[in-house]
Formats: sequence, C-alpha cells, structure tokens
Amino acid sequence: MLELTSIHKKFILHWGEMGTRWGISRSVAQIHALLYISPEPLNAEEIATTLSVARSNVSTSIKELQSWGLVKTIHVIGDRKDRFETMEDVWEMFRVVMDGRKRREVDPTVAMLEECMGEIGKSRDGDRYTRERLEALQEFFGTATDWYEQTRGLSVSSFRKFAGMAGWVMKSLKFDKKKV
Amino acid sequence: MLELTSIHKKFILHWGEMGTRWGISRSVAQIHALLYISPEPLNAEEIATTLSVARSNVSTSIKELQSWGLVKTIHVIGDRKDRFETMEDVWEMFRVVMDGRKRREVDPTVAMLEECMGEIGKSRDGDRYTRERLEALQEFFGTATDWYEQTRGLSVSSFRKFAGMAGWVMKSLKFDKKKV
DNA sequence: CTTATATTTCAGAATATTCTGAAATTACAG
DNA sequence: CTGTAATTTCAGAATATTCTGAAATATAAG
Repeated sequence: MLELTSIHKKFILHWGEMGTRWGISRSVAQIHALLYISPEPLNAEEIATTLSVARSNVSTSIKELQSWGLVKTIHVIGDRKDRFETMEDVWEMFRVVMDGRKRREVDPTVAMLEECMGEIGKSRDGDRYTRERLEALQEFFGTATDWYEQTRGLSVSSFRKFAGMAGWVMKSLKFDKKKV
Repeated sequence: MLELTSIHKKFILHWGEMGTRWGISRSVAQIHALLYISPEPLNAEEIATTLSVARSNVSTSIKELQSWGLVKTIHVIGDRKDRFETMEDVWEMFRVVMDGRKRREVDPTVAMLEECMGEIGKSRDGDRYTRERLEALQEFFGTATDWYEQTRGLSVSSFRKFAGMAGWVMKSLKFDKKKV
C-alpha cells in the first residue's frame, strides 16, 4: 500500500475533506479511508509514510477511530508491530458511526432537554412558549431514537431489506394522503 | 428576548456546542437556537446584543443559515430593519438540514466515486480490490439516497406516520429472520 | 537486567477557523 | 441629491484545532 494510485489519492483526499465537514479531523478520516481500501491490515509506520503524517499522529488518530469502534487491531505472530484494519461492510460502518454520534451528541442533548424541562416545570407559566419549543424537540428526539433503537437491532441483511421495503410503505402512505 | 433566562442560556449554549461537533460554527448554531426559542422574529441588532457577538458576525451567520434554508427574513411596515425567524416544526427542520448535507456532502461524494469508477474502468484489473470497495460505497450511497428521495417527498405528517409504522415493519422482519 | 523495538504522551509549532471592528456599500426617506 | 440608517464586506486579531517531534513509557527478546 506504500504506493497510492491516483484513484487511491483522490478517494483518500475526498474522504479527509468530508471528515472535516463532519467534525472529524482530516488525518483521522484519511487514515480510515486508507484502511478501507487497503487489502491488508497496515501497521502504524506504513500508514504514516503512505499519508506523510507524523507517526505520533497515526497513534492518536487510530485511538480515535478505535473509540468509534471503526478500527480493530490485528496481531500476527512473528511481528511485534500492531496492524490495523477497518470493517468492509459499509452498512455496518454507517451503523457504528450512528451509534457513536447518538451516544456523543444525541444522548447529551436529550439529557439537556430533560434538565430544562425540569427547571421550567418549577417556574410559573411565563415561559409557555419556551416549554412548547423544547417539548417539540423532545418529541422529535424521542421518536427518532425509538426508531433508531428498533432498526439498529436488525442484522445488516435485514436492514438492507427494510431499506428496500421503504418504497412500498411510502406508496401506501402517499395513496392514503387523499384521505388524510 | 433581550433577557435570557437560565434555561434559554443553557439551551443556546448546548446547541452552539453541538453545532461545533457537526462542523457548524458556534455563532451560527447559537443564533439558530435563539431564533428557535424566540416567540417573535428578531432583528440583527437584537441578536447581536442578546448573544454578545459582533453585528457583522450576525450578518454572516444569518447568511449561512439562509443558505441552509433554515432562516427566513420578515419585513414589517414602518420598520426598516430586517427581522429573522426559523421554522417551528422540528421534523421539517431536520429535513431541511438533511437536504443541505446531501447536497453539500453526499452528492459530491457520489460524483467522486463515479469519477473513480470511470478511471478504474480504463485500467486493467490490477485494482480489483479497490473496485470492490468503491462499488460497496456506491451501493450504499445509492440505496440510501433512493430511500431518502422517497421519504423526503412525504408531508411532515405522513413522515411522522411512517416513523411510527417502522416498528411494525421491524417486527415482521425479525419474525422472518428465522427463515433467513 | 540490558537492549532494541514499538507505542504513547504532550508541549508547543503550524494551521485553520471564527470573530471583530472599521470601512464600504446599499437602501431609502426627506 | 443629501443625509441617515441598515447591512455587508473583509483584513487582520483572537481563538481553536490539528499536527509534529522529542521525550517518556511500554513490551519483549536475548
């Protein structure tokens, strides 16, 4: 993997750029991209030289990817270096990322909303509008997380099937719209 | 809105923080939060003093929110100042954000993948593995955007219904799993 | 234990992003 | 047309983030 083709480069650079737009550092995203297209697990040194980043940066970034559950360490007898690989299944990858974002961003937001509603409950009704708005957010996050909890339990193949089935459900809903 | 309660502050600060984790600048997210809990449209000056940010920052941030389709300008006769408001419906808000991210991140990624597949097509089969990985990504983005295109056409109320219906679909899939 | 190899930590450098304030532009009332 | 209010632009300051390189720590072979 030490020699990247122009296609590899294009992919890795793009992935890195997308990462930054989603609050993920460039190197973390690039390393993930590299591992994704690498047929073999890579060790930290290989990653560093291939992407021209500091060895220490690889160490930190790999830790971050592991904290998301996106990267696993592989050991090979006769080699003291750790090697790293990422999952091949894109749907699983997506689910893992969703899990992470739910845990890191959605759950704290739900907690914040509950705190707010707790405090607002005490105060008199001066803040009716605020209560309304926060309740609307709670309803949204509630429904969304319920839905997510249900789908995330599905196997990847069932999930694929579900995605395919959506079209059918959609049609019946559209048909109903005349009545609704 | 010039006097924020502790609840307002908590909400705005949290929303700002979440923004940064999703690649949105703090002020942009805070302004959005402020407008969301404001019963009345606010003008730029009010926003600036309420949040203690520069007037010019409000101008830029509002522009950004408008480019997402999250904020509308309101005119009132007898007042030369523009006033701003955001949508109340959280589901619609979510959809608007999804539209934006699709347009800004997903579509370019799909285009990049197509370019890569085009180039890889020319070269001989040395890159079988790369082709495989990129095809897997294409399949994912293809299914996901198809699914999204279908759901995004639904009215908010139909979408809510669909979300509620998911549980039912899920059960039947789980039941089938024994056979699969 | 000693030595060689591998990994991690972390202070500060490099970089990128966000924000401010002043100046320029626009819009419009008189 | 003139003057005033409103908005936008943008260079550079402030801040935040990412990255590097050297030192510290860990791991294991001999």
